[in-house]
Amino acid sequence: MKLAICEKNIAARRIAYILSGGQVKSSHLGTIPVYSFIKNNEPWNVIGLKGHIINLDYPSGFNQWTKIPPHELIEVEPCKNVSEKGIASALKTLVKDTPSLIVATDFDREGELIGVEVVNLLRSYNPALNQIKRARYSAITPFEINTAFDNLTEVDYNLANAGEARQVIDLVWGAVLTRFISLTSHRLGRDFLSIGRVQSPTLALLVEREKEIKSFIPTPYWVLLAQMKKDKPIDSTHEHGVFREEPLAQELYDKIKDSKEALIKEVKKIITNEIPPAPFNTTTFIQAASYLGFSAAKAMSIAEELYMMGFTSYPRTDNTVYPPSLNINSILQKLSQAHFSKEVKEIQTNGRNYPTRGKQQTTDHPPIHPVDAPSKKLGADQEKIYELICRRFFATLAKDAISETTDVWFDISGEKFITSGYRLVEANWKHLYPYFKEKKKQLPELLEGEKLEIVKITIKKDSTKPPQRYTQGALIAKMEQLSLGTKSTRHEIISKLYYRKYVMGGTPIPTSTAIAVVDALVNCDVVKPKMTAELEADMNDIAEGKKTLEETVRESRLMLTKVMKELEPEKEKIKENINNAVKAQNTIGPCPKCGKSLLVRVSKKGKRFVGCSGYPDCKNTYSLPQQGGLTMTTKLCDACNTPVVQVKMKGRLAWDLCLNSDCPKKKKKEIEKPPAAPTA
DNA sequence: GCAAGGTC
Repeated sequence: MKLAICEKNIAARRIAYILSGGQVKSSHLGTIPVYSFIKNNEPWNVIGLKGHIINLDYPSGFNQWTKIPPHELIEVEPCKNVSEKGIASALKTLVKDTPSLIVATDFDREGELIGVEVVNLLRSYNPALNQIKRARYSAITPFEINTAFDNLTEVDYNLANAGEARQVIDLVWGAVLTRFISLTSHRLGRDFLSIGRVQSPTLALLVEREKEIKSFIPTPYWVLLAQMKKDKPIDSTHEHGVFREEPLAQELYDKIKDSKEALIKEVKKIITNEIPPAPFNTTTFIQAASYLGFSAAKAMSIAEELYMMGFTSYPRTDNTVYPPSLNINSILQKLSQAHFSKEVKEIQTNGRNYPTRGKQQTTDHPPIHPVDAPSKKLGADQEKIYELICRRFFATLAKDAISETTDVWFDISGEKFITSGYRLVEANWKHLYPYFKEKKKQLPELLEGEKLEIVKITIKKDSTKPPQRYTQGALIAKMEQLSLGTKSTRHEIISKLYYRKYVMGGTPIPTSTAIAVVDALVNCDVVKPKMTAELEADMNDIAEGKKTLEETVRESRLMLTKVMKELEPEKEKIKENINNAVKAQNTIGPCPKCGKSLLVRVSKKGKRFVGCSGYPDCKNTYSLPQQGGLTMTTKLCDACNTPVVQVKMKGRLAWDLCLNSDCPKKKKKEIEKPPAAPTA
């Protein structure tokens, strides 16, 4: 009797199918699917987990935040609880008469830990369990699975220990600092403020960028432009580019302003091969989807749906290199039966010799790719994401695009002006994957020695621009670059920042509370990517046997003890700063009745409303919509001078709302509208 | 009620 455990049910099902040559029976233990078959005269059971089925937490006696000073948690030993009772009891039944276990979880560090957690659990269920082996595979293809199960290796306990060190350190730092900051600022219950090794440095990136934007001072500059004409306008710039001082630009302008003709001195053409993009991993996929208007979380949930339906591959992967075992031709064949027959034919007759490959090559999963043509009608968003994944797949198999860049030098009364043009000679992959801005312009045919009529010469004043905010896609790419989070969690971390009201808006803007929280911990490693970098190094040492789990956790606890000693004297300052920030975030403007400030408050019943900070002297209140996100403004209604807030409902654009329910503007609209139908 | 990591 053999028992194999996989990381998830879908993997278990497909692996059982491959190992049994299609002769697999599926049944249930409770609600948990189990796949059984006979192989070489031996009965096999294969079961899928749900990732970690064991969770690390503090013992229940430490649940009361207000009763236990946070620093006391540092030395408390967390305990392991079974979080998937159903799977645990199914395993208990299966392992009863099984001496032989094969760990077939994903081929990465967390996969090793997920496997070892189960090994330890099953040893407690069946002390006779003595043969434990590991199957390692990078894709669920018949070749890889059969090879992995024919060449079983040992479980890597060091690698699992590396993962466990991360678990303990994350919990201890997270719980201690979350409780510290929440207790210090009296933000408890629903409104607690969280801190974590990944979320806080991510938030700090946003805060840092926001500060750069706010403190940015634009400096003016001038450019000298000349527009010529040949069939269509041609814009060119003086070779000097940006002039920091206006007089120099003006002097040159005065010299040439009356010129009528530009002489083409030189036309340089360069032919370039443009290589198609690499296969999608999670980060590049989210970025591409973000370009199509999907939030990171939305893109991932649709990719998950397509994966569960069997149309695309596993969406959580770091890999950008197709494994050799991936049967690309058979996928193309399947897709040609969908609405991509034209594209497939183009790849088959005019494709590149080898698919493109990215820099990251990992053992976890193949890059994201289509698996099959949809057997049912997809929703509009699913359709868009499915097409994106298919087209990216085609692009990685298509020939280079060929383009021609033209650099032109014009002479205008002895001054050099330059322009450049771009022309696509052969689109190839660009035509199969049309998701990019082609902002470069095409020039008419220009010849050296030719003279062109000048339409106008101008000095354009402009100013330097502040850095841009991170889009969700750009933030995920930055997180990946800094090793913050994983392919599976980066988008969830961003969602968490929204949920905790640390950020608002489609492109995440940090709130004043977020700024105060990051400022409070500015000297603490937990808001820096450095903590993750050092943890990674420690984990590598543990995996290589150079360091132990216990040593690493001990050092980390000592560091946290030191951090807490440094934070203790700062408490009053931190409390004041966060409370001021929270107030600022909830302040709307002056009360029209008494001049004090209006605040967003929550009633005893949990409804939000606007009340005056002068309460109980001033009892002025306004009602608020209970749904949607609120952003405070400093605007006053132009009709009645009442403060205005911005409301953003799901799926709609944000709009300004005057707090005054008797505002003449609202009245006027009602009169203009046809009389409303009577309501019951 | 805390983290981050799996997965649904």
